[in-house]
Amino acid sequence: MAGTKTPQKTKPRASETRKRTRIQAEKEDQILEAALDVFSKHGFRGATIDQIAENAGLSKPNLLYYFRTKETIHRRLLDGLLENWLAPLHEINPEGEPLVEIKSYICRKLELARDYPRESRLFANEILQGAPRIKEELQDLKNLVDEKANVFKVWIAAGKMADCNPHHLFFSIWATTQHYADFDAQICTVLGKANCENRFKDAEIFLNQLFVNGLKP
Amino acid sequence: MAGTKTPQKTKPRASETRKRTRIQAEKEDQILEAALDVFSKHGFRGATIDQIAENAGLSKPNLLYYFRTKETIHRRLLDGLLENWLAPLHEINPEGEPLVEIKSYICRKLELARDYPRESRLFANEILQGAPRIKEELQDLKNLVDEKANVFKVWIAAGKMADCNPHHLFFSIWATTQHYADFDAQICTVLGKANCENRFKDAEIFLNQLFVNGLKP
DNA sequence: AATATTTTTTACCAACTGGTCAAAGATTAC
DNA sequence: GTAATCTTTGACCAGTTGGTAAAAAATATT
Repeated sequence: MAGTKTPQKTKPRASETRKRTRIQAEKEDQILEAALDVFSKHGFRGATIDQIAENAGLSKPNLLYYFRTKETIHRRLLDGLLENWLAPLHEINPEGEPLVEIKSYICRKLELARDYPRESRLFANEILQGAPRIKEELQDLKNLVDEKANVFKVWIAAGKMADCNPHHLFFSIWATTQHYADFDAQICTVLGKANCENRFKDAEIFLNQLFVNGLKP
Repeated sequence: MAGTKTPQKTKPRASETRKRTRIQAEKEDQILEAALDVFSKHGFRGATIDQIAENAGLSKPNLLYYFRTKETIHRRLLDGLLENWLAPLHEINPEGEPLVEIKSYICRKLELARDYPRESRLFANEILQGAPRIKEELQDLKNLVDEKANVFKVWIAAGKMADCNPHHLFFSIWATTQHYADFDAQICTVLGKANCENRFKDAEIFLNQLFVNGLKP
């Protein structure tokens, strides 16, 4: 028991060894980047390892050296995802001015949709299919939302915003903002080339107007 | 050239023969019903013919007797879909009272989300993947939306509703209403069992409030 | 009842899928 | 430099996939 090494000869897969080498870190990032592309486009079942491998510039066995299964890759993406996706929710400040807080929340969600559309689509794909792989994470989300819904209720009771259903308010904000990532193909076609370029700026203006006016006490 | 029959001996597939028999009509409906289930859950690439066939209570070759390829089934579903999906848009009446018209439009869209969630998800899946199979249909949608956006502009000019970007107003209505079909798994988890049952009624109340107040002149 | 047509089944195929294995090649530690 | 480790590759596999062909079974037509 004197030695610190635990060689674990059975399956020396990359992710299981003691120290992550430089190459491991690089290749894993490459793979996750490529996988995000493919999974967000085709969903879990529609995506193939070959596709991901080619996209990452690796051979399939080489990719499988870093991630043992397709699920492993998908899991890792989902895990990394939900953290960032929920961050704006945490930032809602109970001490702040209600309509200002809501406005900032919308802006932050819209920025995420603009800057991380693939992540949004990956999530959308997962929920569309009934959220089979993120049931637990959704429970965490529920707890956080319940908490923040109570903040809204306090604001409403204080007459600082219109009386409304806080949960459905959240749904509306999520729907309207993520829509710009998930339904981008539709939005760009309907807007046409010229208006499409300003879509996020225009969306921000419109949504701020809608929610601020709609929620005034 | 006297005879009226064109026997077409090459490939007497069901859908190509002169008269649709009772069995053909029945089986095709069964298949489309099953396919809607599977495609809406897994997307085009994630769905398998075997799955659809089993769901429809047919053997795979038997299914392929009615629809030659997976694409054919998918196409038929999409074609039937967009008609119904766009109907509420047609019903917006330029002579009507703006806020009442918008309110009715929201209600109709919400009813579709409630009564035809699979259709909504099938559509969402298609758009998420970049709308590769419905590019043309989206063009038709664009034309219709442009037309109805002009109605909004007239209403705005007449001071009958708040000055806002009509296209983004449509996006917000689509997003908020379809969200209740597409993200049902998330919504039910976040609401919890008790509140989940009333989700569509509560949604209607909330959305009406949000949009009517938000769009008042 | 005999014929023509439509429907269903059985057996099958080639391409693709997720994944394994052993050996070769490249790095790193000593 | 050499041994130990880490990385990459090519060949491979069993299961699944979309789809076909031919014949059997059921139905409709006369």
